[in-house]
Order: sequence, then structure tokens, then C-alpha cells
Amino acid sequence: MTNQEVAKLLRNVAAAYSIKDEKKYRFQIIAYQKAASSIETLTKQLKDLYKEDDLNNIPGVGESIKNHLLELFKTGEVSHFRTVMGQVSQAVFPLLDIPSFGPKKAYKLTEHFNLTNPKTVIADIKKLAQSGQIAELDTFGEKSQKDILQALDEYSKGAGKTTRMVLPVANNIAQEVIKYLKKSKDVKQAYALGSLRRMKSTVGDVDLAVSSSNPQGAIEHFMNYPYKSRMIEKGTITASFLTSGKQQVDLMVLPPKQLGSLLQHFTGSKNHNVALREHAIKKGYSLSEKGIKLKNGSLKTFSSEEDFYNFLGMDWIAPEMRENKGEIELAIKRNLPKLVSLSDIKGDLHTHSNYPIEPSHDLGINSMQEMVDKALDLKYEYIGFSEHNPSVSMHTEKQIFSILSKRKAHIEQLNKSLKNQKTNNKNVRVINLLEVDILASGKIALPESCFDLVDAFLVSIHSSFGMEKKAMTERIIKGMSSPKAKILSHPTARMINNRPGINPDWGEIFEFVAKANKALEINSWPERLDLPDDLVFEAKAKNVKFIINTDSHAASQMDNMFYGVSVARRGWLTKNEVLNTKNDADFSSWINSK
DNA sequence: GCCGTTTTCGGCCCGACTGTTTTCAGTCG
Repeated sequence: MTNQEVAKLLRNVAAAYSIKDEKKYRFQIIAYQKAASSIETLTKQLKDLYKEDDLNNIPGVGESIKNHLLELFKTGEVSHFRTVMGQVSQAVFPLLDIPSFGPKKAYKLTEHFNLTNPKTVIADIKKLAQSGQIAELDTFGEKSQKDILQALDEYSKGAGKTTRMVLPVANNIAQEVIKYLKKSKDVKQAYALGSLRRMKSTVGDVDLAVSSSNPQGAIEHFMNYPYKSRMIEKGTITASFLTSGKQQVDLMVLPPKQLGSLLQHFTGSKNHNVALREHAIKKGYSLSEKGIKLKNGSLKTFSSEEDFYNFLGMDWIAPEMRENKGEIELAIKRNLPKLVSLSDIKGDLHTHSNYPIEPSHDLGINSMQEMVDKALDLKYEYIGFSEHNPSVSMHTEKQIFSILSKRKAHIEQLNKSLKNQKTNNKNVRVINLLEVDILASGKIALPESCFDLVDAFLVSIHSSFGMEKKAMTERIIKGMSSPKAKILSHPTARMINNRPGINPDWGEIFEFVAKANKALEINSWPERLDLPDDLVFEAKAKNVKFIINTDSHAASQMDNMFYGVSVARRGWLTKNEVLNTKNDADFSSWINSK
């Protein structure tokens, strides 16, 4: 059972409790939901923690839920859960992933129409709505019935509560809508907030905030956005619509003097905000998007987010850190890490040119010279070319040696001409790297005779993703043990929304990497963002060093560095832990070290 | 059911919007 599935199970238990008696079980419901969200963000599989007898340190999981989990992994089910969930129709649960359906609505419908089959319940509800029977139900009406059909229709096309966009998709929507918003005289400033501002690897819906002295006017303008498919809601300070691509955009508008609390509130995360408000209660304050309610009941407003945090007795916290992982405590102690930023980056070490290396995977589309020009634009001091190794099955060892010899000479020639061209103190040095597969056996996909034709390897996994934990761990460590292997590229090999990624013992790999003076890559490709931020956070605690790379297959893609830096920031990395913030001389001495 | 820089008992974030009501329940973030 995966963490996702366990989390869903706990949420279902919470839903069953709220159906039974929401008041009576109020705090159990919150506890189960908290445990679910905590389990969802674990970096280790619960099942592994269970095997290692290590279920004691999961936040939100106490004695009671821990014992339920023990029973779950031991026997495959939990008698307490069965009792609680058995009191409602099993047909309730599939409905809970449909937007606008909560426990109460799902229960009322399944109960009244006696729906018991979880496999057909969605189709059953659709038929009932189409035949007009739902509108006749108490507390339902024509509009609710229509809304249900709408929600079911969108759900069938993939719009569930859990579907999420990758960052560039969300970013494009946000920029489009912001550009449109700024055309209105009622819009002073507009910002992208929520998980997009926190740069989470995926975004559920696009949250925007506007400061305006005429919120109604701003909302009207927002609602006239030309590329929307339908309105979801529209109030006096908030509104939402679905874009033509069926992505949800939420807006909140407040006057400029309340912009600080608005930014803070709408950036989240939910867990960060809850923790911040619990902290504020101890001081006698109550926080909301409107400002801070003081003990005497008056509302203090903030035009800047910095002032809002400062008033609570803490430093401003970078949005990427706002996940309630201890950032509030550090902000109070005025001891937050100074996060790495894009301008700290001095080189990109994972790029693919179109140099004819006859690789096992894809080539890039631009020449080395074109990629170098882009590196100069970005004011880098160095760029590493790391095309895939020549295909081992298609070539003899001799042929590979010949290809790599020519490539080495080509790079040396390129460096020579770059040195002579040096202008305006702008120069860049080319580093001769190679991305080499770690085969299932742990062997490197390159003959040893060719090792000296390259300065260093990025090693990576491109096949046999499903290996057992222990075998996978050994494979990676063996692959990284070659003295030339300095960087483990896109370590989990995940593809967001597509492939889950491998499951080795990360703790063991982190220890190896730190001890052997090697580095883990943070891959900036938006569908990868790999190492994922939560594992970066863990690896940092084990003194692992990182390199942020773009994995570009075209010069223009080197701009993706921004996304990788965001992953690093979400993992709380400072400049010291990111090796490609070093100057050329220092970086060179690391990459050539044995 | 969880948790501890006021607590091993007694607390537990805060508000917006809609559809159905005529003061609220349900959902969402």
C-alpha cells in the first residue's frame, strides 16, 4: 500500500466520522486529516518504516493511529476503520474526489437513493440528475442538480481534486491573466500566489491577488476574462473561473493598505498558516487575510508582508519555505538560512549539444558554440557538455574511443578559441563531461579504456526502474563508485504525472555521496524537478552537496535553471551546498578531484 | 486523536461564497 493510498484511507475515515456526527468527532476528523496530509508528504514509504519498526516520528500520527497502521500492514485491514466506514455506504467514497462533493452531499445522495455500489455510483448519480430526481430532494434544487452534472462532466474529463499542473503551465496561465488584469484601472498590483509562489513542483489551481481601491470593479474585470470556459463563483472580494483549458483560477482582492496580510494569507501553505495562527493566538492575536485582530478587538492592517511577519516577532520567510517544517521557529530566532538564488549560479553542467556522438538516447538541437553563446548571455563562468554516452550496443569499443577522442579534441579547440576571443571580461570555459547510464548491473555504460577521454561523468538511470530497494541501492552506489562519476543525475528518474521514480534507500545513498565528495543533481526540467524538494531537504541534513542543472537539449532551455533553483530553495539550500555557485577555479578543482 | 517555551489536561485557525434556507449547512483554501 502506497503513502497516497494510506492517506486516502485516513481521509475516508475522517469523512465517515463527519457523516456519523461532525460535532462529536470534530477533533478526530481534524486529527485524521492532519495525519493524512503528513503521510502524503513523507519521503519514505510507510511500509518501509513499518518494516524498520519506525512509525514513531511521523508528525500527526500518535499512539492510536500508529496502532491502526501497524494493524493495516500486518493484516491488510483495520477493524476500527471497518467499523467506522462500515456505517455508511461504500458508494460514498468514490464521490469524494469530485470537486464540490464533500462527505455530507455524498452521504445524502447515496442514502436517499439507496446507492451501494462504489463502482457504478458516479454513473448512477449522473442518471438521477439527468432525470431530474436530485432537484426534488430536500436542500437540493435545480441549480444544485445542474452543478452536479457540471462537476461530473468535468471530472470525467480529468478535473479531479487531485489533478495538478506542472509549473510552466501554471506560470503561463498566471502571467496571461495578470497581464489582462493590469489593463483595468481598478487593478493597482497583481500577484501570483499559492503553491505557484511557493514554487511547488505541481500546482492545483492558480491563485492570484490584486490590490485595489475598488474591489468590485476589479472582480468585474476579472470575470470578463476572454479565455474562460465558465464562472465558478463571484463574491465581493473573491472570485474564481475555469479557463478554456479547464484550469481553475482564484482571485482575492483587497485595498492596498491590506496587501501585506493578503499576500501572506493567499500564499499559504495551509499548514504554514495554521501554525502561524496558532503561534499568534498565544500572543493574543487573531490572523486573517484582512490583517491582525488585536486583544482589544481592533484590526491592524499591513501594506507589506515584511511588516506582517515582523509584527508577529519574526523575520520575513521566503515563500518556498512556508510548509511548516520548522521555518516559523527559525524566523522567531532570527536564524533563517540565506537561500541560494538564481544570480548565485555560475555554470550549467548538464547540457546536450548536437555534437554527433551517436548516443543511446537523444541529442540536443544546438551546436556547442550556440550553447556557449547562451552561457555567455547568462554570465556563466563555465558550461559542461554532457551528451549521452555513445550507444554501447551499436558500437565497438574502438569506435567509441574514436568518437570520444574527436569530441575531446573538438572541446579543446573550442576552449582555445574562446580564450582568444575574450572580450569585456566575459568568458566561459567548456568542461568535457558525459552523461553515462548506470546499467541494471551497476556497471557504467562506457568501456574503461575511454574514461580518460572525459573529465568527469554524470551518471544516471534510464532503464530498469522497478528494481527492489536493496538491489537498486547497490546499483546506484556501484555506479557512483567510479572515480570519474561525480554527479548522480536526476536521481529518482521520476516524470511528474507520468512515472513515480525509483525507490532505493536514500539515507544510504546520501551518506555515500557526502562521504565520497560527490554531488546529487537537482534537475531543472519542469517534468522532472529531480531530486524532489523534500528529498533535498533530507539530504541537506546529511551534508550532501548539490549541483543545479538544466538538462537542456536546446540553448533556450538553459533558462530553466530558475526552476531548479526553486527546488533548491524549497529544500532550504544555501549557496554553500550548491557546487555550481563556486567560481571556475574552485569548481574545476572539485570536478577533477579523485 | 494529537500535542506541549503558559498545558500529560484541555485546548484545537479563519474566513469567503453558494444554494438553500430565512439564519444556515456544506465546501473550499
